[in-house]
Amino acid sequence: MDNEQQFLAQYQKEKDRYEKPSVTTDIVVFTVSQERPALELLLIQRKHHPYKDCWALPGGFMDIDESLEQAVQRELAEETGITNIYAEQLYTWSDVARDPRMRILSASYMALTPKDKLQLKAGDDARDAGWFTVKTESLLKEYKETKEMLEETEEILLTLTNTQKDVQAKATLRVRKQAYGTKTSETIEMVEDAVNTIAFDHAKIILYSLYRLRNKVEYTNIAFNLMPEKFTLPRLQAVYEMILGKSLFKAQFRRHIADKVIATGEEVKEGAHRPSQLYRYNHRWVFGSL
Amino acid sequence: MDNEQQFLAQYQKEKDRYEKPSVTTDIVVFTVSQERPALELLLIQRKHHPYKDCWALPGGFMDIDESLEQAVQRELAEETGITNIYAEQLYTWSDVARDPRMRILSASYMALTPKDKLQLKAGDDARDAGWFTVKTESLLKEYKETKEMLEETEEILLTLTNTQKDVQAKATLRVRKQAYGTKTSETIEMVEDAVNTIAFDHAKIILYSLYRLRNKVEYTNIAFNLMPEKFTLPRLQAVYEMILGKSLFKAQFRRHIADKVIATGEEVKEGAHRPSQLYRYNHRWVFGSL
DNA sequence: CAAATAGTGTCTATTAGACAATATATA
DNA sequence: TATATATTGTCTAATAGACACTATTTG
Repeated sequence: MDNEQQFLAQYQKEKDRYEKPSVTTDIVVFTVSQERPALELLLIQRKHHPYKDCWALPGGFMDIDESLEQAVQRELAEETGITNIYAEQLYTWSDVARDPRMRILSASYMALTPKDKLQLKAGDDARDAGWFTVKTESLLKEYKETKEMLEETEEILLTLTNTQKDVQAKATLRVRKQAYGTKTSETIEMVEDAVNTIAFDHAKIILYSLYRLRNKVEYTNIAFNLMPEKFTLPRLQAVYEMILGKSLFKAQFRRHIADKVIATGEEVKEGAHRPSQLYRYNHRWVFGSL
Repeated sequence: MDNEQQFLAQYQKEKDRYEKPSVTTDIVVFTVSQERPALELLLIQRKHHPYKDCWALPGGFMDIDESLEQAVQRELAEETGITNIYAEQLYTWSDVARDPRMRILSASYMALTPKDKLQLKAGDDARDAGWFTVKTESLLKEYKETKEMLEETEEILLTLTNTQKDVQAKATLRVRKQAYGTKTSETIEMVEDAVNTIAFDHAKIILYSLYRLRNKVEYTNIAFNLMPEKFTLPRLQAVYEMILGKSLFKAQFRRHIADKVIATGEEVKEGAHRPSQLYRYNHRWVFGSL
């Protein structure tokens, strides 16, 4: 069989020989409510089994004639009404038993958007949707060491809260950092005997995306995707602090982002104190030297 | 339908309603030949259409009852004879037309190993296999700027060489960094009219993994996965320089990695000059403060 | 001893951390 | 004017960059 055409024709007949997995996207959409700065993410309430009534990440099955990126943009447009949202691929989860229905791979994405741009289309898909504030809490931390192995285990309680609807979704996770010789690995697993009210392995995906966000905020412009067109520096700093989970020094923070923003000249008066200037993102910053 | 058991039973009958993609792993296995330090990667010569006789990344279809990580370890054991190799997920490629046969998603992984540990099992799968040195060359660089958009395009020639077999595999790629407002993206595409002798979109995956390797080498211990059990600091520095593509200052390099290595007390005499000490990786370094 | 590479010391420039001082709004 | 937050200035410590110096081997 030396002719490519022939080969492909033959292949076509056999292509379903092996059982294939289904593929979905699961999207962690972060935004920041600007009134009282808080990191929030979008959850959808499930109307069907499995995990009926639990809260889950938005997303859905990839169509056979679209890429994962197209699937993500399609889903986001359906759920949030935003087109052309910032999204990056996180990880493809492939545990054999991650979905009780059948073999499903999940390509997870993180999407960031300013809150003012979006309108939740709740009930569009006969499902409830809402923004949940994110809180992580370290429950315990253990170390184990042998001659050629080192292990750090941390148990983390992830709590997602929507005050309007008065719901909380929770999950306990175990983050394990291992080092066998030079081989290091970092795994996140669900603590199965805990009361998990987040559907599937979505809590795992959410925690993973939080780590990614924290990490990238320090050396990329990623945080600006959470800001409105114009913003004040104290606001921007608050967003950084929220994501990093620690407070930063004013002077140093401003030095750091000085060349990433441009003053608009406008001011906002927000109380009995000096008004603060409005800035916008300096899109020329990206390539540094340009 | 309020009973979960019933629901799942029903689901089982319908689960093949939608057409599913096939899923493969494609693995970029890097190693360093220690004689004349050079970064090498493993390629397999294809015996069948499509891309017959072209060189391709090792990998294969994921079984329905294994995870992607298990598939990767299985493939690596088959191809290189190594078990328990360091591997990390890179990206899941999902272009609709990336494989002419049918819809195939590729979950790509990067694996690192010292060269002394492995034995190539060439011909195991009736295929030829070999280690290729990696070279990238910038062909041209362009900038474009409008009021709210900024774009940098670089054309890169990727050349993979195996001197023993006297073969070269080449591909031309276009790396595009875009910034629309706050939204930045970095995409790699194949230059289709160039003479590409690397199968499928594998050149893209290889370039992507090179970027990842370069990036992580600076702030993780990843490079030690390429080193043998014991190594000298000049050798280690050579590996860093090779990956980063630039020379480093001795004194500073040694300060940098001082707490990541442990002197063994042994020495190697390699010529008419002062012998250099052998070090091993300090596995306690990982968590910093421990 | 000359040549070659291993390994250390040190001066300078840059950046991070910490805190203080100044500026400008409202009640 | 008191209060509150915005914004800038500056001193000190730590780190990076650059280069020179010392050490130890073989021919």
